[in-house]
Formats: sequence, C-alpha cells, structure tokens
Amino acid sequence: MYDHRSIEQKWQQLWQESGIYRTREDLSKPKYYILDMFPYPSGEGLHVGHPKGYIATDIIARLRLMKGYDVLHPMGWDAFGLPAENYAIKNKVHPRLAMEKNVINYKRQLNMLGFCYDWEREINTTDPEYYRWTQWIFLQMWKKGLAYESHAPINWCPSCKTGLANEDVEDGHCERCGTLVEQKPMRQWVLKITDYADRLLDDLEKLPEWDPAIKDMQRNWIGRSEGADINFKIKDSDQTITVFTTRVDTIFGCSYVVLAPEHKLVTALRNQITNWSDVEAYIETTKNKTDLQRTDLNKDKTGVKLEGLLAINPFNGEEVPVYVADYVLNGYGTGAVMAVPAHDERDLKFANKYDLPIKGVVTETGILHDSGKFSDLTSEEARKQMTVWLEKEKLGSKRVNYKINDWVYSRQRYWGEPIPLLHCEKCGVVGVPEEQLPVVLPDVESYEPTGTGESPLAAITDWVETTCPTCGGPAKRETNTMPQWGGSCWYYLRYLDPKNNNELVSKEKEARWSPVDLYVGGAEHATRHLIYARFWHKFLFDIGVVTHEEPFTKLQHVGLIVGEDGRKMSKRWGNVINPDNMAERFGADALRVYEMFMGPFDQAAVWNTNGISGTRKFLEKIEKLCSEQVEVKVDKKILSLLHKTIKKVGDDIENFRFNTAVSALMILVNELTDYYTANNAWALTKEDMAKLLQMIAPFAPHLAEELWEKLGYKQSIFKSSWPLFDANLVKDEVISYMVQINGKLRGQVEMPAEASEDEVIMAATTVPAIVKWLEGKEIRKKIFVPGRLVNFVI
RNA sequence: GCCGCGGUGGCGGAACUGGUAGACGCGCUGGACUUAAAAUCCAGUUGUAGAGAUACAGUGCGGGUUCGAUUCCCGCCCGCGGCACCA
Repeated sequence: MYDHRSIEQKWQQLWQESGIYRTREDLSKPKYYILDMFPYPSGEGLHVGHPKGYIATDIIARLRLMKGYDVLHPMGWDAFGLPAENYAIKNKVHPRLAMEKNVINYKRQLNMLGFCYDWEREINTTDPEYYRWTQWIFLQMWKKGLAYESHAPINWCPSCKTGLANEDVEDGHCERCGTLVEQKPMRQWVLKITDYADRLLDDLEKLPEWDPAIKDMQRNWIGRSEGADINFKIKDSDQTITVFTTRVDTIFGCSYVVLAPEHKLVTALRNQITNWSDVEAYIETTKNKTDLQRTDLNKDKTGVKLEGLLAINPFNGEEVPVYVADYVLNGYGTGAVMAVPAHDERDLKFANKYDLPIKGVVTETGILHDSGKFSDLTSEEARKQMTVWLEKEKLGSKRVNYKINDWVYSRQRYWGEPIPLLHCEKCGVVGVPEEQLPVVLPDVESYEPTGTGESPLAAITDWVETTCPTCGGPAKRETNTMPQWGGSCWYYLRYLDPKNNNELVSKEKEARWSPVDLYVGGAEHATRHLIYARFWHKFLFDIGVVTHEEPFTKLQHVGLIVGEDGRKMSKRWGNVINPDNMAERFGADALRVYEMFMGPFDQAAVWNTNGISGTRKFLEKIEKLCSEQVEVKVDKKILSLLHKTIKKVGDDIENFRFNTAVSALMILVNELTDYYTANNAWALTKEDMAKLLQMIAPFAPHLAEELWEKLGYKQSIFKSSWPLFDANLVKDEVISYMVQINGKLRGQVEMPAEASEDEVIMAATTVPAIVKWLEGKEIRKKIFVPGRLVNFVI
C-alpha cells in the first residue's frame, strides 16, 4: 500500500517549482502542438467523464516530451456563456465573479490529476485582452462584407430571450434550455459562412488524419447538392417562377409547381390570383405554426391552388397549375419546386390528396421515356444534356445549393463580447477603429434579458451614446453581443503568443507552431465549434494572418463516460461521479490508468468504481516490485517480453489504443512479479527495470517519478529519453506452431524460428495428438503458414 | 428515409494484413493466512456431456467464398449517433 496523497502532492509541487512543462521554444527540436478543447468552467466542476480526453493528450504529450519534441500543451477557459449569466441573474452577482470562482476550482481539479499543461499560456475568452482580438477578427470580416445585418426571421428562444443560430437548435428546441424555438423576425448580425461552404467541404479531403465520423457529420451539415434552376414562365404575365431541382431528368413528369408560403411571387401575383382570400388565410395559418410543426414528416401535406395562374414547362410547353404549400421551404433553393409525383414521395402524397396527375417518365432501370428528344437516355446522362439545353436556351442554369445557412451571430444577452460596431445617423453602420479595441463589456444594473431584441447593454445610455469616428456626429453602439462560440473560433492561435499586445499572433510564432498537430475533444462539437473554427481559420488565411488553410492536422473524438446506470452523468439523475473523490480514494494515477483502460478511447464507456480498484492493484504491484533494489537474475524470456512491450506501448499510445497498452504493461508486470516471488530476484537489470518505469510514466506520472527517484535517478523521469526496443529481442527464437486437421486445432509443436517448412511439417506429423488423427487417412493437402501454423487436409 | 458506428462469457473488453476466440481487468466460486473480517496470495471461471483426458457447439440471424471466417461477400435483425418535407 503506497500513500498516493503524499506522492502526488510532492511531485505536483516539484513540477510546478521546476517549470518542467513550460514550452521551451527550442528550435533545435521538432515541434508538437497538442490541444484539448478548452472547457466552459461550470459551477458543478469536472465530473469523471470530462478528463478522459485530457488524460489521453497528457499521455501523448509526455511521450512526445520523452521522445525529444518541443511540446506545446496549453489550457484555457471558454468562459462566456449562458450558465454563468443565468447564475448571475438568480444571485444578483456579476457573472465574472461566478466565472472566476469556477476557474479556480477547475484549475485545482486539473492540477490534482497531474496534467502537464504550460499554465504560463493560460487564456480566458472573457479577458478584454483576449476578446480584443475576437472583436478584431469580427471587424475584418465585416470590412470584407462577411458580416451583414439581416432582418429575416430567425430562431428565437422565448426562455433565453435571444436569437439562436441553426446550430444551436436541436430538434426544434433550444440546445441550452430545451424550450421550443419560435421563428421571429429580428435585426441581427450574420456571418456569411455560406461563402466558404465549398472550401469547408472540399478541404475535408485534405484532412486524412481527421476522424471520418466527424468529417461525415460536417459533410452532412454543409449538405451540398448539385442540380439546376429552371424558369417556368407564368401564362399571361411577365413574371417567372424559378424552381430548383436535382432531378431535371424527371421534368416531363412535372404535373404542378409549388411556391413556399413566404415566396415573394405570391404577393407579387396577387392581382392575378382569383382566390386571394383563401390564399391569404392559408399563409396566415402557416405563419402560426412552429418550425417543428411545419417540418413534421408525418403530418398531412396541405396547400392551396393559386387560381388564375398557370406555369409553362419550358421543356414541353405544358401548362401546369401553381400551388402554395408549406411543405416547400422558402429558405432552401429558390423557395419553389416543380412537383413530379411519380418520382418524389412528398409530391406523390400531395398529388394524391389534391387529385393531381401522376406521370412516370423514368423506368426502374433508370431510362427515360415520354421525355421528347431526351427519351431513352439514362437519368444521369439526361441530367447533363438537359442542363446544357437549358443554358443554351437561357431557360435555366446549373446550380449548387447548401443546407448550411449563414451563421446568426448576434445574441441579445449580456455575458458575451460586444460587437464592435456603431450606428451613425449620417454614415450608417461604422466599425469601431482598431486602436479603440477592445470595446469593453460594461457593468450593468440588471443582467436580465430584455426580450426586446436589444441586450441589457441598451440600458446604459452613456455607454451606448458615442460619437461617430467618421463624421464626428452622434452615434450609438451596437448592443448585441457575440455568441458562446465566438471566442473558441481562434483560441488555439492565441496560445502561441498569449501576451502579444500588437497582433493576435506574431508571424514567427505562427510559423513555428501552426497548425495544431493533434486536437482531441467531444463529437458534439462536429457541426458547431469545428465548423466555425475552420471557417474563421480560412478567413484568417485569406487575410494573411495564418499560413495554413486548415487549423487542425489530426482530430480525434473522445467517447463519453456515462454513469453506472448507463445514463449520461447529470445532477438530474444523481449519477455523477466526482474525480475529487476518486483521486482521494485511489489516487490520480489509478484514476488516469483506469480511464484509459476502460475500453476503446472513441467509444462510450460505462463507469464502474470496482474497475478502478483493479488499476490501483496494478500500480501497487509496480510499487512493490520497484521500490527496493534486489538481486538480479536475468531471464531471457522476460527480457524479450520487455522489448515487445516497449514496441507495443509506443505504437498503441500514438494510435489511441490506450486500453491495450495498459493491458500489455499489466502482462509484463505480472510476469516480473511472478518471477520475483519465485526467485526473490529481478528478472531484469536495474536499467531495464527503469525502462518499465519510463513506460508507466505517461500513464501514472507521480508514481513513476517516485520509483524512478528511488532507483537512484536524480533528474525527472520526463527528462529521460523514451526507451528504444531491440528488434532482435522482439523476435521469438522458438515458435509454437499450431497444428490443424481440416482447419481445426489438434495439437502444437515448438520449433526454432529458423526451421524450414519441411522440418516443421515433419515435426508436426510426429506430434502424438496429430498421429492419432492422421492414422489410416490420406493427407490431401498440406498448408504451411510461416511462423504460425500447419494444416493437414485429410 | 439518408449517412456513420456498433452487436464477442455474468460485466468492461482482447484477437496483427483470413490463422490457438475470450488476452487484460472486474465480478463470482473454492482454498491458504486470520479468533474473525478486510487486505493479500493460490486455483478455477463460454456452454453441453464427462471423474478426467477429451469431444461437440459457440463471436446478433440466414446464406456464401476458403484448408481455415469475430475478420471477406450477399441478404436480414437489433442498438447508438448525426442529418432530415433540403426538392
């Protein structure tokens, strides 16, 4: 039984005093930038699931340190956001105070687990010296026309009283509080992420070391689809309905055209529509539906025919009726579709309900018929030729559409970065001059959201009212703030040069450390933070601030740790396991090893407190084995096992197979312990026992340091070089061949590694267990796999 | 509906490019030590039959390829995650 409390405290203090984990900026060494997704410091503190990813990066960082890299492994706080603000409203304290308290607690917990962060580079998104640059980047985007003011309806959370981005809505509900989201027209700032949609999609191909699951989620979210815009002239009118379709090839089966209820043409054609009151009533009812009601797939399709209107199919001149129906979304494509009930499920439902013609034009084998001169072509070929024809006749054009929408970037809340813009009566919207940044978030009387479309900042008259830097006349500050996701879009760059007062990162530091070599975090960020950060990074590349097009070379997602009841750890279920208790009872080292041993890193794992006692026992064994130097009687087999283990542990760590690395170490320690018990001697020399400790060190740094010191080493184990394996010792001298009869294992035979095929087969036929099976049988085939097996087919 | 991931003992999970299925750990059973318990140590632990050697079955289900399949192919079932009236 070792005293983990004193050992862990001792080494944490020594590490802090020596500054051993400070990044050296040693240009003679190769760089390695390893990053965790920085946490939001919540009031509850860490639960046992949070550090899983941090443990993994800590292990890899320590391995790389020992392998001679200049390692950058920083940590910081993503500290703007709603929970701190809601806490502030409830308790009438400044959110900054709650946040500062939480940060202290988080930092204590992280240090308790022995992480090797370089705390001199700590950043906090709520620090004006930090968000000065968040505002600066926003300003550059605004100058390039990538930030624009919009009045379109957006997602509005009536409980949080703020607008939300599409990414913040889950299943029609507010991602933060679960309230049903409404559509509300509102003035807002929007970032034109759609301008980067193509690059965000195409450049995923340049990221071979990204988790494929995350890449797929991003592809899905961007949702590129290729098709064509097609113009349908309206009979007896100079207006045209442009529809978007990915299936031009089915156009000869088009039996009607549909407009979204919000489509501009509906009101523009009002005078020609003879049943306007019906149409108006329909539009009114859709307006009152929530998005969730509108997009419910199971609901009946509804719509109203626009009497008096006929649209002309440009391919065959056919006149088809026009409907308005809310199954067509105004926000996607052109807000109008051509309906082909024979080849589209949704159109079919609608056609059946309103008794519209259903005309098939493509066979099951994908060949067109009844399609004029395009008949007999394949769908694919027809799409090409028909699009060419459209462009030649000027009746339409090729078109690419995306599901991703521009990023609604303003929030009507207090605890966020002020948007650095002014509204001047004469000059319109004016950017705050760069030398006046940061626009510091002022203190307010009440943090309560107003619900008026303005943030609580609007109440501070002497902050809001200012002068226009362009004309010197009166101007008002923008009172909306940035969303939670703003500060995290670029934080990985600030770690490179956290105290730079002149630029967000210097050219030298950027060139030295960019891009991030390894980034680890939760998959829930796939379509938010990870898309936003790539978007900002590409923008920064375009304006020459960074030198790479992608910020993160390798991305690995971490699997959740769920409670012992199989549910997500939450106060609500009372299944939260606190790392403080676990570290107190079993030690930080045992907790670290356990979390890595639980299972595959990227898969969800169920917490089991019994399991941690197993890794504690493992560490006890090592402690017993290594704390006292004894006589050495070298055992060749165990020496070979040591070298195999060195190879395996090194490979496994780099490939996120921590569970099998730990298992390999357990096997080695078990062998050494058994030998020690039987012979009262080490099976390995002191130098080789030290190699065992070096392998343990990334996983259990405190115990490894302690035992390393006991073996007589004066410098930290993390200043030593990662052991190399001897390829000759990894190879087996004697191979145990399995002998099969008809593919079934019937015996084994030990042969020297250099034995020939004939020798092995010879030996195999004489194994008693095999002789029995071969007796009186004819061997039809002999299969020999070098180093593995012999199989007799009889 | 579309995309992705997964299904192996009582449990978490191993198994390299098709080659000993169940490593390692937890739990459980029996034993040693102890007045007793905890801790520790030893033995066992997929199922069926058998005292045992051993035999047969066995990696979600049904087929296939192969000397040999958890691994490859075809067709399903179930679970998880993402997207979704996206035309």
